[in-house]
Amino acid sequence: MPPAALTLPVPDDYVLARDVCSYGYFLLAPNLWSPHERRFITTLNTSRAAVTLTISQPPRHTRSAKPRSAGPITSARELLSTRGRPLHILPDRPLPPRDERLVRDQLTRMLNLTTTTRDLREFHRLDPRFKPLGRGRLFRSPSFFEDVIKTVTSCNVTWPGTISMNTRLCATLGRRSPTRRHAFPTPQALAAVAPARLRATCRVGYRDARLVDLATRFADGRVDVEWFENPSTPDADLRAALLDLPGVGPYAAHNILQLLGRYDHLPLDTESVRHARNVLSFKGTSRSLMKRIDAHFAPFAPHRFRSYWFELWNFYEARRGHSWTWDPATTGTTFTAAQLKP
DNA sequence: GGTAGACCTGGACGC
DNA sequence: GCGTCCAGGTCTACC
Repeated sequence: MPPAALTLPVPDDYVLARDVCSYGYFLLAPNLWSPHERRFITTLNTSRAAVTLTISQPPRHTRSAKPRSAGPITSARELLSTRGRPLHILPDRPLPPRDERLVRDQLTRMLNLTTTTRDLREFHRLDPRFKPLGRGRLFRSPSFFEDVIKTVTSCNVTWPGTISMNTRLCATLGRRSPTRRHAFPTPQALAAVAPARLRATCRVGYRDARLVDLATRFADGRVDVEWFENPSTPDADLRAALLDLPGVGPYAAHNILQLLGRYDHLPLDTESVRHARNVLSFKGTSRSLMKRIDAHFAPFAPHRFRSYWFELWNFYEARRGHSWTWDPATTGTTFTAAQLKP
């Protein structure tokens, strides 16, 4: 018997194409956005095995709920035509009730479905530039663990290197689903690898011991995930705890904060400096530009990261087209500073 | 508190 | 095909 499809309700403003293709992690394994099919494919860990999900958002008036091959979205009207429509989810194996709950919980985190329409309205009131397309939700990973590891694999490396590390981590250490796609490694799987083997197989370089150390802390409970995910934990406490993690410095800590839904800190890196020089026409040393760009986005508090990020995103899209049209194998590998020099 | 240098990998480039 | 250079954030030692 073929596996039963699931339906996942979403907030009234939710648009799958726009909101999946809102942060670079949608281009990293085990995620795959297909611009031609207009569907998102990912592989998640459940209680014992992996499951691959094909997710689409059929517009109203579609007789069949099956994802259709319609080519990339070409207009804002077309993009927004699926707004608020429930997601259609096709798993590659039957899901017992417990696994179905795990899948729903992970997708809710990943697609940021708990962000409220009220929260987005507040952001758009502060920064109306992103109201017409309704931008504001940011894609993230199905777990805090995966967000932390992905962030560490994005430090001190060019974007193709980050893509390569995540692809190899999944292929080497991730569980395999029936359709032969691999989930992201669990903390236990990553903690069990010798650093030298991790370096050799996943090409993570000097990050080897740090990644295993991180995974071990998650696996043995020293990292209290519920505390990190708890909205009542103060930002300052979260930041301090993140900086205590191996491989996490100021940039990574601020990036993980935004992935936790805390948008008042900017992860400043060389990309920020490029943006300050090329787009905002600021002048000065890298150090002074970082201070200046931090101050520049102060009026958007507590949504500073959203304003900063979607401004950067607009810059990429002005050169490569809208993110939901990017082919993961070509455009998706070339959208950071070094590749976008005039 | 600030800074210099090491840490790895992969891509670009010159020969 | 080989060697060299460079980009990228964190960590440690040192002042």
